[in-house]
Amino acid sequence: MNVEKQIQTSSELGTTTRSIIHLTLVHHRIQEELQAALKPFEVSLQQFNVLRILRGRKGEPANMSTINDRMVTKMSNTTRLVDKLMAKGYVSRQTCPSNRRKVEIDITPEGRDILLKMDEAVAESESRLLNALNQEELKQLNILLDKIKVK
Amino acid sequence: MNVEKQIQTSSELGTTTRSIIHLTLVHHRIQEELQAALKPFEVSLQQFNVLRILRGRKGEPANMSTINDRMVTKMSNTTRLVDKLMAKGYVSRQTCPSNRRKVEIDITPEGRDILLKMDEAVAESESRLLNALNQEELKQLNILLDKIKVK
DNA sequence: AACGTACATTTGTATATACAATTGTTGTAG
DNA sequence: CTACAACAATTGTATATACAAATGTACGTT
Repeated sequence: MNVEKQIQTSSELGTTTRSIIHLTLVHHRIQEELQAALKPFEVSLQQFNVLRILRGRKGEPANMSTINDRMVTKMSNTTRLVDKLMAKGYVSRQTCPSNRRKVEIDITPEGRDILLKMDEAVAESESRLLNALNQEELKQLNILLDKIKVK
Repeated sequence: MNVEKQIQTSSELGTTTRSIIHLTLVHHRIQEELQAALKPFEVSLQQFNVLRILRGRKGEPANMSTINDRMVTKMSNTTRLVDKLMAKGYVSRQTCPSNRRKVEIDITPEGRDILLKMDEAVAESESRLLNALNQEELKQLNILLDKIKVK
């Protein structure tokens, strides 16, 4: 991927289109970088996100829909992500006793351990990607992104 | 996808991480919207991008690498995208006479026609997505995105 | 001319994701 | 209490993408 060439092409396009192309390029670059950071741990970025969501619940187990609401993937895939994390022993899973349609998913101690190590790698990549932006600019970026309708 | 819930989760994360999550959410939303806009034409967003790149060359045919440089996908997939556009009659393709390793890909009149119609649909979606941002803010967004290392 | 290397693209294959249909469970109206 | 709609999760399948290896072509060296 080469941003200069892309920009060159898009110079004859409108500001709106350019912004969207730009956003796509940046997003792709970030994905690439974070996937690479997680490669040694043999988990995908989405699997990492599931673990992070589970940890954020501080002990309270989550069901599939809850996890899914906080992710950019479909339910069916969330099931499969959890499957893979199960196979690695990073999450536990049991059908909810009060409502047998639901499942209770939680992060295991092994999951927590490995997640701490992933955090380091990911944080390193993130700050490297965004180190050209100071706190004020990050805040500004978030404000602008907030204005884009996400629902 | 629900941005409020995501933000809630990420409130205990650092600004950097939040920005990245935010960017991911926005990107996903945009992809979703644009794919939907293109659905009636039965082309993917990536196929649309190929057509747009070819048109931007104003008659001069492109080879695979040239197209690929301006996209966020791998060479092997670019080949397949062009295959699909060929099957629909939207692009032509012949091996380059001066260098038979290369191919010359160009947009056909049918490709141009349909692309004009796609433009409308896409432009409508794009402006709807970004209509909360004025020209100044769009410029600002581009400046901030530019600061993120993409190489 | 023959050889090895670099180039441009393609093919094979594994993984990831989206979409539709299905399974099993719960709640509720009659 | 039975039938039926709504819910939660899963499975089947098609498509999309990434990665590695293979194909065919051009070029430089000897």
